[in-house]
Amino acid sequence: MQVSARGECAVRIALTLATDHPRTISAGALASAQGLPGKFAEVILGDLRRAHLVASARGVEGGYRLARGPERISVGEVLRAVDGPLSEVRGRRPEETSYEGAAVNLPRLWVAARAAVRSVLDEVSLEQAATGEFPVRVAELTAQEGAWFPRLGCAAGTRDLKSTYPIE
Amino acid sequence: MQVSARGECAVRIALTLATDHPRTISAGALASAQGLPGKFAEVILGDLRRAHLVASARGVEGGYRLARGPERISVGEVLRAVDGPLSEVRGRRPEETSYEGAAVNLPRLWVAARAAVRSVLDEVSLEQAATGEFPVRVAELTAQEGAWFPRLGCAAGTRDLKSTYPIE
DNA sequence: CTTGAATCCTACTTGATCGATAGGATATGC
DNA sequence: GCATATCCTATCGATCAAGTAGGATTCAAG
Repeated sequence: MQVSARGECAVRIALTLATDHPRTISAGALASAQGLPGKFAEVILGDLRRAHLVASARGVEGGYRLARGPERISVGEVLRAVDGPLSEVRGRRPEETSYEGAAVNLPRLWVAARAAVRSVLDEVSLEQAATGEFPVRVAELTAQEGAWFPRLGCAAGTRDLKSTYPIE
Repeated sequence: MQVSARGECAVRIALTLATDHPRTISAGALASAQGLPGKFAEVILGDLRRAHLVASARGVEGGYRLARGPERISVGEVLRAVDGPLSEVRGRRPEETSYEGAAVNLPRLWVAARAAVRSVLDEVSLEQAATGEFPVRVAELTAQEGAWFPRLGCAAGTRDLKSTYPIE
């Protein structure tokens, strides 16, 4: 699950809109509230508008507000609006993959992984994310022991080791 | 959860090695077994070797085999070896993020999403992925109604709509 | 009816990354 | 020493991400 800078900014902006809902707020005010470049925020708000997640008004006193109540928009929707599908395998949807031989069962695994991601991002509303009152299933995930630590064994930095590991 | 071409090929190769474990197989044979470019497979096998997931032998009768039994290597490990961390937010680990204002609770959400991905990819071994006998929790995810369908509402293709949606 | 504040649109730049490919150096068994 | 492998370095084109720039358009207030 890779979240781009655009995705991260989109969620931060959406959360800011959620806490002040249904007030109309300008792109500049949203950007400075979260410490983002103003023009970048403008581009992202354009994506959110085209996805029908925010509504906009031009001119003085103009700005943006959520198109629905913050309890009726999920974080997953916001991410999809700016980054496209939550899960892709080689640029294709999980269910569109197909393999032969030893990998015939892989599509089921890709679909399961996507379902797992959805079970978090599509089940948490902007309101819940703003208040921190997550659904029980989600809260349980963050309470696990190892959830807050990177999983080692082959961390990214070790990939350029010069050592080799021949058989026996 | 984005799986690159490298990640997909790495898993397919690992599954091929898993089904013939512990036989030693050449890069060329692995590539043709899964219909992959031979040189590409070589690069990927180099990554898997440096991550200690496969062992190699040079010369005639040389090739690759899994460094551990296929029941003791997870799909997640294979993906990390070639693509780096399973989950990142703007290039950082979920637990390394930090926000102010309306987004203070976001790190918990990122961590939960990562935990969800791990609960699938780190819980399925190469052996399970090869046989299709997934753990119960994972199998339940693939059995859900909507798991095999894309989630609409803001599909990728609709992002370039020219229409605007002003307030009121 | 002008002015200023805001959205909105198009284009651009810069750098990184991805998906390969090429050629050759090195090791191994027969 | 020869065939077959791994292994290393370098390269390539295409794509994309992140952010910038400038201006056209819209609207309310004075």
